[in-house]
Amino acid sequence: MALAKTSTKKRLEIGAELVGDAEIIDGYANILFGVVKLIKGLPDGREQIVGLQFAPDFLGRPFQTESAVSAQAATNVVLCSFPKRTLEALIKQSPQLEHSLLKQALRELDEARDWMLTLGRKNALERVASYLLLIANYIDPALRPQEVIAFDLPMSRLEIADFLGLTIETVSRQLTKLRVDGVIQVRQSRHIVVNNPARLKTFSGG
Amino acid sequence: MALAKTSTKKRLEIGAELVGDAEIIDGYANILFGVVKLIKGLPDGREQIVGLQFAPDFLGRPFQTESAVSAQAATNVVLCSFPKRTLEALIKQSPQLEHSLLKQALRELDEARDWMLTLGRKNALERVASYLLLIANYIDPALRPQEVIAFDLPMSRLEIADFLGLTIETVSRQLTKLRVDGVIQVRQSRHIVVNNPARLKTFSGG
DNA sequence: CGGGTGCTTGAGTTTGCTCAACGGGCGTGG
DNA sequence: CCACGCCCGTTGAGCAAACTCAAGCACCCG
Repeated sequence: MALAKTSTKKRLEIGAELVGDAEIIDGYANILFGVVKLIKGLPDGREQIVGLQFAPDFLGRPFQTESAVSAQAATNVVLCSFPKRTLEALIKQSPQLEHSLLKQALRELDEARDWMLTLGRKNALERVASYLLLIANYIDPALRPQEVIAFDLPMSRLEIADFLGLTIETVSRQLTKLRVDGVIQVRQSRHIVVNNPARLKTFSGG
Repeated sequence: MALAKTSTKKRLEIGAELVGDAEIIDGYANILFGVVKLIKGLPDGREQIVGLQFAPDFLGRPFQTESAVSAQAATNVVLCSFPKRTLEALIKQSPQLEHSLLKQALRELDEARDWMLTLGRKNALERVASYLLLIANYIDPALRPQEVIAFDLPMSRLEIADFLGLTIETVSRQLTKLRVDGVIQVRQSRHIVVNNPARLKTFSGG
């Protein structure tokens, strides 16, 4: 990539905050490995995860920050960051880059709106099923309806709850229900086997 | 505006669907007057409003549609639409335009994420209070905390419920509660007087 | 005046939350 | 090596918030 010269590779431990790091928040970064969560909170401590960024997503907010979301590494993360100045200079000389930023922003907007439907209108079981499908789909974008798929959840129960607008207890109960119904298997609480993606989808409410 | 030559002014009756209209969905439009709602639905009929666009917002999805959201006029609407071809041609010769599209997409993304927090973590009363503040803020962006403000809601109770992820009965009950508490006055069900925006804000959860 | 639509209110039910106890995995220290 | 504590997740019991269903009211229009 043309940015190679000015970019720096960074490793973030799980749980690391990405705000505070001026170079990252002012500039832009490319996630090479791992999962970053975007969080919004209320004054009384309630929190909602408003976005998940997987490799190889871009990360950051060009032009005017103040986005009021904070970012945190959900897993160990490796990213390739470059300063704000570099990015803006590159945009000036290459409309192509701005175009790809626009495409990513529109994709994130679609994802956010999909999730608004989940948060506003789905019940707890449907939300958990939707979440599992989201992760399964990230692990294998070409997933077939009848194909068994296994993966490790990149998030704790608390993080899942904060993503789904539920409590940890409710998340746990719905996972148990899916397990008892034979739709999934749960091992070591992080490792999930989806026996039947098509059936899981029927639980997700569409 | 430079687009004046190829643009056409359109009037939409309240309730009119904007999908189906190829010229609008493929292209882009400028809302001159009124409110447009963006809707997502589940197969069983549940619906969630995932965005509200007020004048003078842009409307539409450049490059690759298939956004799976449908748009509908919440009030009578006047918009100025231009065909996809025109827009794309203009973008080619003016990076400035793409830049403003990016800015609008980022703004909509922020709004969507704000609302995810509301949908995922606020209770019914907080949601209704947040909605009233949202509308009040649209009516008067320079609203002061102690200033009384009156306005007509641009949406029915059903639409408000679909926006807040609630039922119409719950919306009605929370409005009653705010009225009984003296925070607002309700006249003819559409006309709202906010006696004390600062106090309303304390009900909105932040 | 009758019917329709949209809103409000009430009663009962359901869903998910709260609070609390318990259990397994893992790291630390004896 | 085992004992202990800690963290995370699970499970249970009771409760509270929002939903469902149903009735009633105001307004509009024919």
